[in-house]
Amino acid sequence: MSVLPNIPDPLADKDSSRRESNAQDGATHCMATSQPKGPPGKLHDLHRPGAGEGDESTFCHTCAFSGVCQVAGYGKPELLELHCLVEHVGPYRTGEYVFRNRDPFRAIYAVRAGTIKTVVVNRDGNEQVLGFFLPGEVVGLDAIYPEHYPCDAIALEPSHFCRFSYPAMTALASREPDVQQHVFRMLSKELGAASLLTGDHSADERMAAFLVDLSARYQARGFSGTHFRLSMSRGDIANYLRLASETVSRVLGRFREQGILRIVGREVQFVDGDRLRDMASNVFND
Amino acid sequence: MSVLPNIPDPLADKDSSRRESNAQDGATHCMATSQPKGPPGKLHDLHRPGAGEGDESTFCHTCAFSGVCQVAGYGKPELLELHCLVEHVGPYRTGEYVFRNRDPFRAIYAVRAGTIKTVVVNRDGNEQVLGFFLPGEVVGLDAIYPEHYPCDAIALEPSHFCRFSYPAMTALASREPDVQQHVFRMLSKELGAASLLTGDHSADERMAAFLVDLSARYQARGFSGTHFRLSMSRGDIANYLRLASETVSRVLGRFREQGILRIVGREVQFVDGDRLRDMASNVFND
DNA sequence: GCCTCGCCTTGACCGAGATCAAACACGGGC
DNA sequence: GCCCGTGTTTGATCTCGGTCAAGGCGAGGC
Repeated sequence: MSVLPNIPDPLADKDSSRRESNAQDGATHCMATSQPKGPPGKLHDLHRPGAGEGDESTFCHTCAFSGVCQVAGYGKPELLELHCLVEHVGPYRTGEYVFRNRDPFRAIYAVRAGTIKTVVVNRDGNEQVLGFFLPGEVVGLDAIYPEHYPCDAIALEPSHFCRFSYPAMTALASREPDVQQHVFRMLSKELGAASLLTGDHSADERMAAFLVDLSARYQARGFSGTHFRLSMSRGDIANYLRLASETVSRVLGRFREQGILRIVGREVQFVDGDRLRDMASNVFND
Repeated sequence: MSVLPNIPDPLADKDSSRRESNAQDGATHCMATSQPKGPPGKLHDLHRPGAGEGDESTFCHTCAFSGVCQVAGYGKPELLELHCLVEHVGPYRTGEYVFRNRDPFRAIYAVRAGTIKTVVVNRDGNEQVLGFFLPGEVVGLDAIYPEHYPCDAIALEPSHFCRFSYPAMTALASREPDVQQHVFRMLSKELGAASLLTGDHSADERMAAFLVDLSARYQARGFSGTHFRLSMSRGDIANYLRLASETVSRVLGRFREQGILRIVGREVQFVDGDRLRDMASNVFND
């Protein structure tokens, strides 16, 4: 039972997570054969707390891919084509692979609900967490160049995605300069975001930066930025930040006793957000 | 005097480096006013050892941007437009800024000759080296999203560049799907390359990975991959690898006494390349 | 030639965080 | 209820690489 009330719970959707479904074919909009289908199944049954129980377009407004969908889709003949471009997939169960290292690259994924982590496993079997992806964020852009996914993507909670066919997307981008521009910008943004891991910073700075980053990303997508649930284990956080999980525990414990945040299990509430941002500032602005 | 003979010396071009020239306007092909100009000044006077004294097209073949230039330029009416897209600039003198943090983003740079480093300076004035860029490599892609350069770019030796107007490039990409595709791939490749700094690795592994990476990049551009000159100081290497410069010295010293490489000053020769690659392997494949 | 200024190297010491170890908490299955 | 397994916390010790300090080396200026 949660001791921190009113936390938007990104897990949610307990029902659909128990459904017997083949995640890969969850809610396909457009088959390879192009045969006509009914309208795409709405995801109204998917609980998306924090963003309200908004409809499709409300959700899409918070998605990093919205530039593509909205430019391409709104009141234009490309609307039909968009249905071929976007395919709703899920739910994927906790621990399930969305794609695997070396899988041929065909599509980019936008998280509709849930969270995933991307990891690589080196030859001695140690896994390395590369990143976490929250609702509205885009995964798979680093697969364009090698033409296969360079990492595994694993759901940390029951998750849904929009899958964008890459060939269809580039074709669309060729005809719609705004779409092309949007993809350039998404790629470039991702380049700039790689800095959390680089830089030698203390465990405190890294942890603070991690929390501040998560907070900002939740907020940007319409969730609470001061009160959220960590969907990843301490071990995953530690691995991502290149710390030992013991160190993560100790730092979080210290933050708690210094009155910087409240944390019970995986539920986090910022108490002194300014203090956190201050600690994190050296990690971001360099 | 070099004790390691026959090293391609990327510095070279002592003459042009002493010229009194305004680097920013070195060899502009196409003025904003579109007034007709003579043919672009050839760079035959620029010493480019390792790639031979090749002509323009030989050089361009080794450039990461070649997909853009060649697709756009060969035997097509876009040839003229390409002259507006590409502008040769330089020489920049050692220590000179190619662009600065927060400068408005207008163009992407490809290194024609020389080397640059990109750095950010955090609020306490400590600089952080983000990367080194060798001939044929492209700088500035991370500026697309923020619309300003997110870092300083500083020449480590006398350097020349091809400057690509970003608006012209996107316009061209809209009309030439192959160009668009090429830019997507360049951006994606850069995303995948960010991994050298991430990951917690020993000083030995980082150093080995750094050398192997440099070697591969020189080789890919037609230079020797086993015998080259470091164009950056130990301090820059250390900063880039998030080590102390003393540690870099010690590790290099150890590599030397273990017979893994010969190193005198900034000149490096691989002796046991397999050993180096072995040490580095954990850094790359994860 | 000599001096100077960076850069590089080498040594001695120290500390943040990893590692090892042992409980503890919590949730699911029965 | 109980058991079991995973994830988390806390304590004790070790170690790699940072920091401080002192020289060494080499290129350029005069």
